[in-house]
Amino acid sequence: MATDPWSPLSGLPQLTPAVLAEILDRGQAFRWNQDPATGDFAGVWARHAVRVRLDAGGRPEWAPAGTATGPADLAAYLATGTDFAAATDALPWRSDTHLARCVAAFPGLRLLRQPFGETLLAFLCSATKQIVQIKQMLELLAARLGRPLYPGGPHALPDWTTLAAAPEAELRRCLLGFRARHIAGTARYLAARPGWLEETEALPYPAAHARLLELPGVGAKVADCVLLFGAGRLEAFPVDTWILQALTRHYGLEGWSPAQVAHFGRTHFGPHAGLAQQYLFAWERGQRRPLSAAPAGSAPPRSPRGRR
DNA sequence: AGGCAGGTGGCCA
DNA sequence: TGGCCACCTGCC
Repeated sequence: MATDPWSPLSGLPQLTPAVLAEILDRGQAFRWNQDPATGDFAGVWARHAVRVRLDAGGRPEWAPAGTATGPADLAAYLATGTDFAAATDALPWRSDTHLARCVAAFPGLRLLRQPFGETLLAFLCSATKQIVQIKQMLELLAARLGRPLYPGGPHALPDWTTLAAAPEAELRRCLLGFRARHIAGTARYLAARPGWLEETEALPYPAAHARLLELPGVGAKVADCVLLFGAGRLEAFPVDTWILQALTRHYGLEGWSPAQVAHFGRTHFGPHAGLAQQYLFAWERGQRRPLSAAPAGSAPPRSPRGRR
């Protein structure tokens, strides 16, 4: 018999299934899929493919899935070098009861450290789309334009050079809609500037953010997502509709613009504001999930008029 | 059966 | 700066 391919995933704390799902498959990354029967996750990034699961005690385990992926590769992706427990403790949860509630609800939540260029591609796809649809776009991009990780295996995402060479019509076949123009434009911009992405990734947060805004289809929100999920910049505070709603309801920011909310977030939550954002995001989405899970006949949840 | 969806860019006061 | 709208199209 083959030896057990599963190994302990050191560097991660014990997790609940819900928190593991939140980390891998709820909007930071879009290339993980959960096996409905076993609950195991299968994911792809760069030229890596792995499976991840929890043992009976909630301890994460992993197994390679046909690629030469080692523990160090996975550790880098999961940012095990960052102490998220300490970063969480440094958030102002002691004086912020809503944040404290969010932190308590998702113990062990963390940020991924995905490949920079792939994260940019993913969030260029994300404009006014739900997670399921973003995942479909990326699967199509990989299937049509990416190389297989091994013969018969899953495909990697296409790199930016490949995307620059692809006709926009080919991109439109990947369900991208108007995002195809943004991706094509960004691909051309990058093709004309070798090293631009790597330089941008290495820049301090404010400079990196400003540079990303040069790309077509990249505004403040997408730039912050790329830096938070693809560059480990915990200062980044993406403001999407969920965060806008969260801050409106729980922090009394009625009528604030996204830019104002972003400024509030960075100053109120501090240098790890992006981690706070992830807790708030997870909470806020959890509040609306009952829409499809609600028992038949029950009234849909009235939008809670949260008074701070 | 349609409205809506992890935004962005352009245009107008 | 602030508000408004077009942009694509497949899900719930």
